[in-house]
Amino acid sequence: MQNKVSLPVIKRLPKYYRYLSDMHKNGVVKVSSSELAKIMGTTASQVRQDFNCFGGFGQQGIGYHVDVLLREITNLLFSEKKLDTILIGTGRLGRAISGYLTAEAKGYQLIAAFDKNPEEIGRQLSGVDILDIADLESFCKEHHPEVAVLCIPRQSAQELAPSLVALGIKGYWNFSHYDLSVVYDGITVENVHLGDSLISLGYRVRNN
Amino acid sequence: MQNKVSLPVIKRLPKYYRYLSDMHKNGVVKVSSSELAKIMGTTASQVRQDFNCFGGFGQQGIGYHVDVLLREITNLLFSEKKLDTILIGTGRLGRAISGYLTAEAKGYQLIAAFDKNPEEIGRQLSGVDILDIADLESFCKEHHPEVAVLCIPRQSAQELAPSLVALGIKGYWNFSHYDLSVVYDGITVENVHLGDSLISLGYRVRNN
DNA sequence: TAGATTGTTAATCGATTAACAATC
DNA sequence: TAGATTGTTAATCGATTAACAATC
Repeated sequence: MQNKVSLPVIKRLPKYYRYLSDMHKNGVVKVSSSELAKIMGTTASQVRQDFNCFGGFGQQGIGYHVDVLLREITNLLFSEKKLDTILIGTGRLGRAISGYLTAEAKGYQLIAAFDKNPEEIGRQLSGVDILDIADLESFCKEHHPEVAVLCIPRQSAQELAPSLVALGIKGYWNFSHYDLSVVYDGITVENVHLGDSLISLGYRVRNN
Repeated sequence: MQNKVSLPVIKRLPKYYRYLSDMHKNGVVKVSSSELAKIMGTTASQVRQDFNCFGGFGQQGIGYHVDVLLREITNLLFSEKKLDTILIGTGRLGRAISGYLTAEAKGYQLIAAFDKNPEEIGRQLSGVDILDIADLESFCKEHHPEVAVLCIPRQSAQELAPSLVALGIKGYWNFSHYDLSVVYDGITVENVHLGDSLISLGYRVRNN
């Protein structure tokens, strides 16, 4: 029936994937929408709607086969081909994130890091070279990275964004406070605004 | 007129705060809802609705005074009193996040870190002691932290959650993949699921 | 006064939830 | 067959956007 997979659904998919992986590991064979809903903190209706977005493969009266569902979601979320990725900014956050990316993230291949600080350039980070940001253009023209991880201040991100977009980078894991998606079309931006997240937490802790 | 400040509004407040701070620094005196909307990537309607949630202080025909607006939002988001905060998990991510929290985050005071690894216990991190997680209860009963930063695996978070909640910790900056808000009421959880974020980015890069 | 822009109500849109026939 | 649970349509809900009178 293939409804459109809306953004809220996409955001829930990794969570389904995680819980279904667990069940699969623990030998659970079937699961109902209401069981999943309870673990996920949502409703059975939503679970069924979500799964119907990418094709119904439950069995009426029975539920869903964990392995079928897991296979479908895995196919949807992951691909054989890893996304070539560059890291921009090798400060404290950049270093931590590069470690996370290489150690824990499926589907991404870090191929280079960039910084403007001469002390950083030439060193290694998570198994790749730290290059001069001035060489970004020549590097991209040769290696065509698909994703950039931005661990730089807002000002730098704003300055760099036009080149990055022009060089054909389509996906951005954005830790800077400059939101590219406001300005550029046709790119995919996943924002992780740690500062905003903390501010909003503080507000809610104080006012709840 | 004080409408309810809904979650989407709260999530936008830090962004308003950031842009208004900038304008204030640059000597901009007044701003209209449509100017702000353009920078924020939203509509003038939404900007006006948002500001009316916490009391209208624009001037019809004129716009908003940057300093008035900034002062109001600052009052709303920040407080004299910092939130006493503990960090749980001093692995790579925990170390990076503790640095971020102490160096860049207003409004939070890190008062201790916890780990279960004997090699970590007794060392220092971002100016605080790393304590044995076994001492969590006695520490909390003495110091009453308000916020916990969870940089531990899902399993550990799930095991620890009942104690944390019972010890009265109200706010959670949650980097683990265990979502406390599904299970516990009356707490505030700000989830930062880096893994999910990457998976969803990958999906969208491939399918856009 | 005329132009601009707010505050606020009404309309629209999209996502979530409820309901129920189909069917295992 | 009876009970359970899906797939799917309809109803609800909440957030966003549009519209416009009020007013600077």
